[in-house]
Amino acid sequence: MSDRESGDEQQQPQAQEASDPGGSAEQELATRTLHIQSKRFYLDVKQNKRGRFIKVAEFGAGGKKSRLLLAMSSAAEFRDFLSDFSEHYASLGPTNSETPPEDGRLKSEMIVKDNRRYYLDLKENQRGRFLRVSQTIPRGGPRSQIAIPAQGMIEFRDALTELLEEFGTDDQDPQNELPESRSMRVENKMFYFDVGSNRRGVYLRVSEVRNNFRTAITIPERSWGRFRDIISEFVDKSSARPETE
DNA sequence: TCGGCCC
Repeated sequence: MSDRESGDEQQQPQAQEASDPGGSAEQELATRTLHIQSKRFYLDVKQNKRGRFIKVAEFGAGGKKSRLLLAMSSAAEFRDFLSDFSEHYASLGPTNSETPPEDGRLKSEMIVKDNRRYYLDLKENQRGRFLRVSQTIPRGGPRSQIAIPAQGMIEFRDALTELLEEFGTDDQDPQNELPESRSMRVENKMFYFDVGSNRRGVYLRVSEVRNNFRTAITIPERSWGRFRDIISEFVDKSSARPETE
């Protein structure tokens, strides 16, 4: 499963490789800047060992920053949804009209990719309409989000389209895509298996959920084989042992 | 005009 580095000459220092098992050393391929009302958005195409992605950074008027990471394939879906949202937005009446939605949610979509979920919500508040894009990682992962003023959705889509045309809509290194989540019920417990990655590399998070109780362990990818071997030993011993009541 | 209201 783990890929040994073959002996190809790298101009990158070796030390960086060694201290960077997750492949977070990033190469910036392109960048776009958008000014939408009082906000600035930077769309950066980046690449690391795990593939290619777009980083969206939002700077609010007060210098407040938030960010969102999208694989190229997710960015392509996002781009397509932006067209739908713009169309829907254009069809709406004036703000705060006779039928304001209960929770300010006008239209919602979701993008799922590698155990990450992106929620797209066209919302409305006193300030006006905006597209909330939020990303969640299963079971307690970090959450990041941006808010795009509805008036800027087209501009945002066009910038995204340019980048996708130049750099492609596939994530590169498809073998690096993370496996889907799994779950299983054992008696009164649920076990969840979620694969994630961070700066330190790929890991498997095993969560046990029973009633209100939740515990989890995080297993680095490098040790999965050893876990399997140890569990196999127990399975062998268990099947060799006579049934106990 | 700035601003985005759930763990």
